[in-house]
Amino acid sequence: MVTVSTSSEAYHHGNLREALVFEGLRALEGPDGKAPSLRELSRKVGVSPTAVYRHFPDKQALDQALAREGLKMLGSEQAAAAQKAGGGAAGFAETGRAYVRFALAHPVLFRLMFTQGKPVDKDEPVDEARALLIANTRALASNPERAETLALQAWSIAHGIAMLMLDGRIPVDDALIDRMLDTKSLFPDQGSKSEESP
Amino acid sequence: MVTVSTSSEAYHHGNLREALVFEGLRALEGPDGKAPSLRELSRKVGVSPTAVYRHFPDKQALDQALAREGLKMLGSEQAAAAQKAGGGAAGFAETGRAYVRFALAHPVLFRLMFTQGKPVDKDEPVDEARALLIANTRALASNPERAETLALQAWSIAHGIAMLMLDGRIPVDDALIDRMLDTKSLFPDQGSKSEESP
DNA sequence: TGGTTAAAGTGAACGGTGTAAACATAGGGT
DNA sequence: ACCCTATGTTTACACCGTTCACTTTAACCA
Repeated sequence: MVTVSTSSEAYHHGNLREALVFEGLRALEGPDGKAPSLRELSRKVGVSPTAVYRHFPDKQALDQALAREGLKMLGSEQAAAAQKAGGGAAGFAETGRAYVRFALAHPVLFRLMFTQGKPVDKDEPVDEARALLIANTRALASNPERAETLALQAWSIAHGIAMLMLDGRIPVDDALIDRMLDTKSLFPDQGSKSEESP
Repeated sequence: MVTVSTSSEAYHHGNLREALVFEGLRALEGPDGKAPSLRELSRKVGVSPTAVYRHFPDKQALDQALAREGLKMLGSEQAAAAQKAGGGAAGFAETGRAYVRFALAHPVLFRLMFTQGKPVDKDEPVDEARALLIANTRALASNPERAETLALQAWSIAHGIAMLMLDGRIPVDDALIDRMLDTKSLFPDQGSKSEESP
């Protein structure tokens, strides 16, 4: 949820950058099924195409900014879901469901997030989604090394499901998601450690 | 492996369609890191851009043809890998490794295969990769319903690993792939049925 | 306060893209 | 021998990302 004062002339001078990101995210949610072009975006914001280059070196940089925003959204949605589920193994499972749900709810954004040629950034303040994943697996796994593998496996499953559903290879079905993400069946050797934090 | 007679003037009249697909696959393997444009392709084949439209309704259709070819390649590589491993659970595991290996070896093609808005085709003769997957899980799972879930889980994990590695989110590391795809740890309740076919 | 300076926005232009429309040219079957 | 159809070409259009040279505007300091 990015809030910015689109009030009126607020950004004829001032915050073009934020306005572009804001309008970009808005467009990403639209029904077009495709990411907006730089020119399209500049039009919607009421500025010439080249003005964009005062704030981003190129289109890819703009896309990266949008991707970063998407990552924040994903992270907070996952955190919220985990918390509502009460943490522990149940929270972990909910985290995965939230991941897939996010992808299905914001298909274009999600694709953009993972489609840039390079990772959003090399040395970025580890995003919330990743932090959550690591914390969860550390808490659930029997040993630290296994936790690492477990984290990547969990991430891969959720990511795979999301992608395959977005691509129409797997039917979009909530019950199916639950079945596939069932941690009990997927990682039965886990969960014997600190189910809840008292 | 698509073989076509690029010999000489073979396709000035004749097989433009195949020539386009051939050159398309070739370009997909190139170092550009991006899919070729329609015009670029037509240039390489020595034909005007609009000639393409005699064989494909639009660019997306050309891409779909390339994707279909990629799927065939993937299928046969997986089959070969499974056979070399001797079938059974070992073969199944090898199938997953082959999937990820294929993605890493042909990143642009692989992305293209799974990036089209819609599935390659609705009622297509189920591709070999999928057939293999179904057969394997049927053989390994304790019951048919579980087999279905198992198949989709296995697919999702492999696909997720592949995508996350292509996107630079997960380090590209053979040992890591093996650890993540370890069926024993992933699906420990399976494998008690017909380990090998005598 | 006034003038300079640097940041921010503009317009025109370039080469690239996918695609449509009208036209050209074989080659093969009647 | 003719015409039809499949396959190509040319020209043109709208859009894209990006560059360059230019103008405007706001801020800061003497």
